[in-house]
Amino acid sequence: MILAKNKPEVLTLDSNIRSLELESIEFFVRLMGILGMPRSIGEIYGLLYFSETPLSMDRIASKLEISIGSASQGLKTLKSLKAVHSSYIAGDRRDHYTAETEFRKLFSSFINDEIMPHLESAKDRISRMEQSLTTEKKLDEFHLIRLEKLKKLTKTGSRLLPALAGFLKI
Amino acid sequence: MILAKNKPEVLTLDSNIRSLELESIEFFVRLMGILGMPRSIGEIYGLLYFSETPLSMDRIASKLEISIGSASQGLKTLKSLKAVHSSYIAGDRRDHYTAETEFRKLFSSFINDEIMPHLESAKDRISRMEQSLTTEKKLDEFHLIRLEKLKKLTKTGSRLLPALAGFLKI
DNA sequence: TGCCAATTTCATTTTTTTCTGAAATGAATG
DNA sequence: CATTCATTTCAGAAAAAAATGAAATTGGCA
Repeated sequence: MILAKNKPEVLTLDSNIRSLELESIEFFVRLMGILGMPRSIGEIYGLLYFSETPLSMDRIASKLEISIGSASQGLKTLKSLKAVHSSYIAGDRRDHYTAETEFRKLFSSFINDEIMPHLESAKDRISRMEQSLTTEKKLDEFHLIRLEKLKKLTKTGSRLLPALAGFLKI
Repeated sequence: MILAKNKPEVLTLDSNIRSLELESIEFFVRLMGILGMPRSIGEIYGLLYFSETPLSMDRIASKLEISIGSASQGLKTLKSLKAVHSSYIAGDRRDHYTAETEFRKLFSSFINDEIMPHLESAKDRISRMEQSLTTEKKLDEFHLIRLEKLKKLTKTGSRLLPALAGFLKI
């Protein structure tokens, strides 16, 4: 399948679809930015989101004019977030990638991978705080109340966030 | 009120309270980190969160060992997020700061200041995408469906996020 | 009004993050 | 099983973000 490799870009370069693609890239660069993800990850996802066919890594890198190193790293992260998956294409030994478009899934794994671990360590930290306070001789109303608020915050977070991801219909 | 200025740190330096303070700083550094805020902002808020008395800017800077420039910038951001407010102290011309501990308020202004503007510009971007697609000659099922998904995503976001902030009981 | 402490601003420096490019590794094919 | 192409890894480069420090500004008070 040598043909597919250097398929001239012009064949797929309808200017309307191209500008859609550019807006999509911009869209997801910003969205990923809010979620603390680097630019390249937003670019890759944005490109794949409006791609009718799965794209190989080198195609992604050359379309976006980023290094294959970046493309590889970005795809790795996106795979771990289940935001893309690779699909087999007969006769081509490269992996080809497709965007996962069910945002609910995306948020779900984002919450599980990026947020929940923080909430877990927050609980440990709160335990240590309680330790400090109970060792304290005088009954310390002020600090106790603040600590309770923190507990409530982390509890609310760790209940609400996963529930939210399940509840979404997008 | 010269007395207050160089009040020896030792008077307030109970080791249990101090370690509580340190854990609090760490806690909020991480939380702010998730929300994309710089370390110094988490430090300032974490310090104020467990402070019984309002603190002046130079006190904050020296306790955290950060520059007054950082302290000023950080407090500016925190004020704009309504995460801290300054309280008047008689006879002292410095501003003194207190942490807002109703997290609902905090999230509310975070959503309004940091997220909603993005959602607004996302809507504009989607309009431009629709423009591109309707200019397109052939009826393009694939791209139409993807575009609908984006619309649904932004709509859900801009409805759900503010509702969420109102609904929280923390 | 003029002074001075408090704060803000912002050019520069430092730190952190991201990207690159090339070498190492892996994996399919002849 | 050697070759070739694809991918990963990672040290160093580049870019971006944050912190500093000093000058400019503000605002209260004598």
